[in-house]
Amino acid sequence: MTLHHDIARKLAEAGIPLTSQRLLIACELFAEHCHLSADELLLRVGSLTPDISRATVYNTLKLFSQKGLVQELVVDNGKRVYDSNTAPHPHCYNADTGELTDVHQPLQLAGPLPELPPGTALERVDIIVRVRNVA
Amino acid sequence: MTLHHDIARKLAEAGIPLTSQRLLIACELFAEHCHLSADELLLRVGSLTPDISRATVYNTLKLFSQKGLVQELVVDNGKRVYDSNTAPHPHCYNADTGELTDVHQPLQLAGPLPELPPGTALERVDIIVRVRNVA
DNA sequence: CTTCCGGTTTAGACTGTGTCTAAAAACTGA
DNA sequence: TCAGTTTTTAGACACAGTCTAAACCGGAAG
Repeated sequence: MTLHHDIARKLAEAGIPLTSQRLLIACELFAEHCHLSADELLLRVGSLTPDISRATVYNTLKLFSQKGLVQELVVDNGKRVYDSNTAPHPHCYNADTGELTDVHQPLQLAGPLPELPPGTALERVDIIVRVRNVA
Repeated sequence: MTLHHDIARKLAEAGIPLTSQRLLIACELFAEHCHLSADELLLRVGSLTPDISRATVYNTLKLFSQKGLVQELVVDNGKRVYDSNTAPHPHCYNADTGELTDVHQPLQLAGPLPELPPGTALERVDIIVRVRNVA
């Protein structure tokens, strides 16, 4: 039961047909619990094989996030990063370094959610703790 | 006591020397409580006079947010928008339309904040309620 | 009044991130 | 094998934002 088999099963469960490119991308993405941008991922995958194009990386990441395999999030620098931890959890963003980390301690909201605009349904609630380096 | 005087005083209190461009930009920004991106603002100001360049709009918005006159925030589409309401308050983001609105009902966090990474200080906590259009 | 000088504005080139398109390649089922 | 569909690809494109070097402006000094 290698990591590859594990990931292949994950993709199959999400209804995503397996291709070699998707396998490689997923492998990088799930290997460590971290937040990767499309270009960082392209760099990593590209250093393994020269055979994966930029468009494929972007397409695949979008597909994965649509299927709920990863969580897409955007912070201050305007870059999209993909989090392989799909459980709802808050993030910590360092506005000086741009570093984004998970907050493992659960942060709950006190009280009920506000009434949503008519015609809309809740997707999720993002909580981002913004910090700065102290001088 | 016109709106212009009001805004001029606001800038002065923040230690920002007054210029005609800054006055116009601030005027648009504070006129209605809304969330404007740099390009939208450029469009609005540009329709009044042809005399304000893109670089100035970007510079001015950055200056204003550094001085605490507006709050800069980034959501899913990767665009920066500027909120003239600087009090901490949650936002509602429609992932289908890209629309960003204020949530006036205060949402508090239950429990204490997590311990921050060493060497950092809290700036603020962003809460974004993500919704989608129902089918 | 003229000159100087710092801060401000400007046009336009540039960068980085993400999207689109049309064609090639790789599957799939008959 | 063949046709039809899905996937991948390279490269052009779009957009938001930054950078740079020059022009501009207003006040202080001479």
